[in-house]
Amino acid sequence: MSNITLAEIAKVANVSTNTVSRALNGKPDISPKTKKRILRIAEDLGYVLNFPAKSLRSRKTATIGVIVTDISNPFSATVVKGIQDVAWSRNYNVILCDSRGRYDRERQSIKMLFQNRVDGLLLRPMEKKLLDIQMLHKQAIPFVLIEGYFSSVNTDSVVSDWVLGGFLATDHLIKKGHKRILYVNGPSYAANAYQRFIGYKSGLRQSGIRFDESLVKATDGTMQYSYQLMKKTLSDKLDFTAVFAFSDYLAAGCIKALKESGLKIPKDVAVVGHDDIEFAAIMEPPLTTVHIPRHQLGKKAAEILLEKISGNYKGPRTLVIKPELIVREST
Amino acid sequence: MSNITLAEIAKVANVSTNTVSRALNGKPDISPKTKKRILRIAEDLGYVLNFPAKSLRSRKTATIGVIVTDISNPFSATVVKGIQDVAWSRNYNVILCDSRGRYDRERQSIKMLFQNRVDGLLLRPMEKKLLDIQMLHKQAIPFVLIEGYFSSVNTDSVVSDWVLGGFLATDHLIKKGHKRILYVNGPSYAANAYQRFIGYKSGLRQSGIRFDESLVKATDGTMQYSYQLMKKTLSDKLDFTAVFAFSDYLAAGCIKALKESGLKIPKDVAVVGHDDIEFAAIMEPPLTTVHIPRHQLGKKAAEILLEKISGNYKGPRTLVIKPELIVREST
DNA sequence: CTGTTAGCGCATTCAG
DNA sequence: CTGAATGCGCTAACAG
Repeated sequence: MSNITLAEIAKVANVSTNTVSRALNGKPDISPKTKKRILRIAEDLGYVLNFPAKSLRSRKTATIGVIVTDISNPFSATVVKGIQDVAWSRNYNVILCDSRGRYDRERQSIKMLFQNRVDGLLLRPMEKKLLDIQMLHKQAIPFVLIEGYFSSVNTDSVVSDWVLGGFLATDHLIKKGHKRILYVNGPSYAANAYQRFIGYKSGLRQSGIRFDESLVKATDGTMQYSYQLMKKTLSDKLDFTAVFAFSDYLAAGCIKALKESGLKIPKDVAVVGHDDIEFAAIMEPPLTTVHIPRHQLGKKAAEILLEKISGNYKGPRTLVIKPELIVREST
Repeated sequence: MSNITLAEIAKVANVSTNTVSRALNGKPDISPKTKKRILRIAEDLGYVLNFPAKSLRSRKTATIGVIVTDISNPFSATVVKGIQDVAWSRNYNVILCDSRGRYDRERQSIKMLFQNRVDGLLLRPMEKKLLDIQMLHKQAIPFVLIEGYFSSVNTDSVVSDWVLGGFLATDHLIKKGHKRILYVNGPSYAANAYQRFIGYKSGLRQSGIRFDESLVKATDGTMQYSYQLMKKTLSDKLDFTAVFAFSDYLAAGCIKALKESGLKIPKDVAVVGHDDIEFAAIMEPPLTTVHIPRHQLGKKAAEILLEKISGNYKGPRTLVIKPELIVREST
């Protein structure tokens, strides 16, 4: 590892460490000549900035922490890319944590990020786990929630319109003539599962269809679960002609089970997903789903966070991004 | 942000900062009584370790850097999970970087990780980009390559058997009676694309089938590309009865194009992918592919790296993990 | 078992 | 425009 320090550069250049620091950081109060000379010496010596030292002294890390519930979920991955694009373009580092939908991991991650003295935090919080959020408030560290929202606390957040997503999907199915629509719900840690459910109900209500509780099924969010669930639902002979799944993942599991039972999609059962992940377009049949501008979601959240960090954010507390229905061949 | 320091705890506890440090770090040479008392005071005061300060002084960060070519690729995501599982269980942090398959980003990421003084590095390197690897050697920083291998330098690496992967897929198709097998190759930055191609050729050779260069197609690794490629290949009326794709992603693009042209899989064209990503099982038809123990790949790499960091790694320079053919319904 | 001293590499005063 | 002094929070080395 490089052990070159400012002091060593200073010695070679016959200047003070202070001057070297100013040259390297592009500060004023230095002649272009000496600056150029110092930069060149630093380069020759293979100088590498010591980040811990800089952070310790300046009390800033130029690093933001990001906590998602699952990196291997393509949804999160795209959001993260949006975040990285913004952060990197402004010379901020990103520390990415994966809570795996587990609350203890979320806490652990927050602790780790605190220890690292990140300048700010971006997170997709667990449902109803207010403690962490309150802690963030108490610590007075800038943070922005992504796809998370707590009515009881005053936070900044960037969310897609969950209710609208549920509504669009449900309304579309109703317009296609369906009345008995199965709602396959998301995992309990997903803060938006309930809201999407509200959208589902409001879709029904608008068309005067009565809500039937037996048509709502809980899952843990995995494809495997929804597959088994649909198997069971079919063997229970539950009466339904369409499915609205909380996510494309869940929709995929349902479709697999439906097809295995010899049912044709969309002839026998129509299916709508949510999120528009990459595979939605190449599924068989291509999945009708609700598209969320994921990259945008991450980008906006990062932009707001960086503004908060620099101390001049005055925008809305909650930025809502509108989803869009993508009609393919599963309905 | 918490501003409690060791000194403040020391003052409250009426001991020296050093004693506090020892208590917090579980070091010997401290009485259980005072230790307990100090821990309790630290807790009460809401003490949060200052990582930059600790790193600066101890010259260790308990952090490893990971560079992958694309997080949103489910393959990488699972490898990363394996890495995190090992790292976190040993109280190491992970800084994850996404090079997006771009060399400048890989360099940038390495630089950033150096600045952060990570204790070690895990990376899936670009093909034939030796410079970075040589730099890592020169900097004498512990590192392990994942799915990357350079014959010209002596590095530790964990790889799946690329040649075998290509062979298994090809041999399977040949046993199914195919002789004209299209090979849809991976992106140029994937170090294993060539080796898999070797496996493809050795599969042909073993069965005495002559190699036909016109059956090899290059791609950039995206589904969109392979989709377009297959469209074109079909319109060119190229003669083939089976496809072996470098990745399941590429296979998915091919399948979409094949189906759109009215071809039945596997009746008209058989398709084999590689990697066994989650969606392979639910594609239509379920995809025959080569499974790679991805989680294992990340786990092993992290274990080796941590052993190297602690200075007692004596194992093999290259650990090869065997892939396995998963026969589904696309062949 | 505990305290004292020193300094990691850097940026921030404040002098010149 | 540049230099000297100071200390961020912590741990390592040495005394007691």
